[in-house]
Order: sequence, then structure tokens, then C-alpha cells
Amino acid sequence: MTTSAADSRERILRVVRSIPRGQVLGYGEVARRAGLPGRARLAARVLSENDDPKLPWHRVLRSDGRIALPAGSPGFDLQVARLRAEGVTVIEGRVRGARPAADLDELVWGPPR
DNA sequence: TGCCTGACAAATA
DNA sequence: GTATTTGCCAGGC
Repeated sequence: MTTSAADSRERILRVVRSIPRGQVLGYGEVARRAGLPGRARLAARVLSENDDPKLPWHRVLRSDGRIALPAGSPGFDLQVARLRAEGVTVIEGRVRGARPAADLDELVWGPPR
């Protein structure tokens, strides 16, 4: 497959969009599940360029389980607010209580489409 | 065409 | 637990 940049972007969006409420995922994990291992930065770029209000980008964190955006930024505040609204505890930019989505493979590519 | 930057990850100190 | 370094790839200039 050609794996064009546009396709890669769509795949990443698809994975992020399929993250269940209350669960979180890392950029590297998202990229891997999207079929793009090692393209964590691409996932970050896609989220930064995304314009879909229905996209749960706030469920995407760094590998350390920390918020990617700089504390104090509007995006940071928004992400924290949304995570807390989903039952996720966020302390000092760190996510607590949230569990890494495991069986997303079936949730994303398995079902219906 | 070539260099720099970036919502990153993993390894090391 | 944090701070630093290296590697990777895509986009912008």
C-alpha cells in the first residue's frame, strides 16, 4: 500500500476517535495501532492540525502518561478539563486512574466500519 | 534541494 | 522521581 501521508493522517484520526471514554493512549501507541510504528510525532502533528470537535484528542497523552502540551496553555487546560469530565484524575499534568486502552485493535479495525 | 522545527519515544545518568 | 541525549519522520521555509 502506498501509505500516503493523507491516509496515515486518516488512520491516526480513526484510532484516536475510537478511544473509549475514560481511557487514554500514548502517541506512540496511537501511531502503532494506526499501522505507523515509530511515527509518534506524526500523530502529534495530526492532532495539532485536526479541526474535528468530535475528535477526543484529549485522550492522547505522552508515553509517560503526562500531558503533551505545556502547562498553562489553553490546550492544556482544555485537555485537563475534558479528562476530568470523563472521570480521569489529572494532577500536575499527570494522568491518574486512567487505564491504557488495550483491546482497541478490535474496537477500531474489528467492527463494522 | 537542503536545513530547521516539532502536542514524541526510548535509553541513559 | 527528573534531566539529558539520540533517533525517527513529516512539514515548512
